[in-house]
Amino acid sequence: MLKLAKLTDYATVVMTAIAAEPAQLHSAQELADRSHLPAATVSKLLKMLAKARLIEATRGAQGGYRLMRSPESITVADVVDAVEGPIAVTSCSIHAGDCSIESSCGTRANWRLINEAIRQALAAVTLAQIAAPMRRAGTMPAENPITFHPRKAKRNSDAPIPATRPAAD
Amino acid sequence: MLKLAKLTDYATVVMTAIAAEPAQLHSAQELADRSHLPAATVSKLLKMLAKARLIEATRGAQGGYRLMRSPESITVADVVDAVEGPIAVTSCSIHAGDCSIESSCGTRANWRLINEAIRQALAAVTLAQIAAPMRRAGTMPAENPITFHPRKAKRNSDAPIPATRPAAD
DNA sequence: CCATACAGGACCAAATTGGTACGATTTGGA
DNA sequence: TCCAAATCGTACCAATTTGGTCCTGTATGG
Ligand code: FES
Ligand code: FES
Repeated sequence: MLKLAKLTDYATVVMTAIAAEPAQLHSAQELADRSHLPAATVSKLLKMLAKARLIEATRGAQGGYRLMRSPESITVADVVDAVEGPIAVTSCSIHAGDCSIESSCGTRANWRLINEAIRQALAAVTLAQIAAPMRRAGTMPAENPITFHPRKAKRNSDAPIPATRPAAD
Repeated sequence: MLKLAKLTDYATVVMTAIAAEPAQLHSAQELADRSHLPAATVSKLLKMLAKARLIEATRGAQGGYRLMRSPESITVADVVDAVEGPIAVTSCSIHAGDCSIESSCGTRANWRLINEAIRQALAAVTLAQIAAPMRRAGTMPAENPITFHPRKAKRNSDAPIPATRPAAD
């Protein structure tokens, strides 16, 4: 479904919760409570995020987690990357040899481009944008922060195919 | 992994094979041969693509599949949509109620934007681009057809993290 | 010295996906 | 007319991935 894992979604929520108060420590328990997620799962997420150096852990009593960067400098691409690993829409977009049909396949390069485009889309949204404001923005973004401008090349919708024209549905 | 299904990858390959000769019919067997994929799998793919009205099936002897649109007007977004269903990076980006934590979650709107951006990224590549040319493009495109320009809302990248107001619960 | 809280696994259960198989249906041609 | 070619559709199984839990260790502060 071209969907990223549910855990990633949760991770974003947890990060947002931390970002709400970047200056202080948050225990896994507290974050679980605020996110309404199972504590064990949150703990797992925190570990992943910590390993990716997005947040910093303080052990011992009164310990907890804290952001290592400002909410403005952490993007969802970072979170996705931390939880899901490298972004790769297809197996063969990164390393060759994953696919058994590379012979007749000329899509690798294109997948790579798409891959990069998606990453940029994710990198365009910061924690700060998610966390606090949500100001004005109704629900339907007529003017969203993410814009995309593909090359305005090919644009004929119904050309060639001069063969027989079957009665479409 | 933010990856789309392997089948989608295959579907693209198959579509490319058809697009190589849009004017004539291709049997599932022939396409399987050209794609070096198991015939059963290709058949399944073809059915999906046919149901999505991307290709058209002709039954009976000498039957086969044929594109319904020109290769220029079919994008990988169409293919993804046909094989994987609607593009949704998160479950709750489309319909509410999928997530149990919507209370403390302010990410829905943002996911939606990201979702849309990704779709546009996929829609920016057509079958025609994948299929034939691949001209010029070395391997690392310094000037790729897919470009992305997020809003330059970035304020400061590394603020000192002042103690913000607690939102409490 | 003990309670707290993270680190890092191992581990299992459930869901999804990849892939296959079989029968039904339609069409063209012998 | 009857058979062969080819798709349609669905049902099914197997493999992989994912979601989630638990346990043991380590560090810190009171
Ligand atoms: S190399 Fe894997 S599908 Fe093209
Ligand atoms: S509503 Fe599902 S994570 Fe936000």
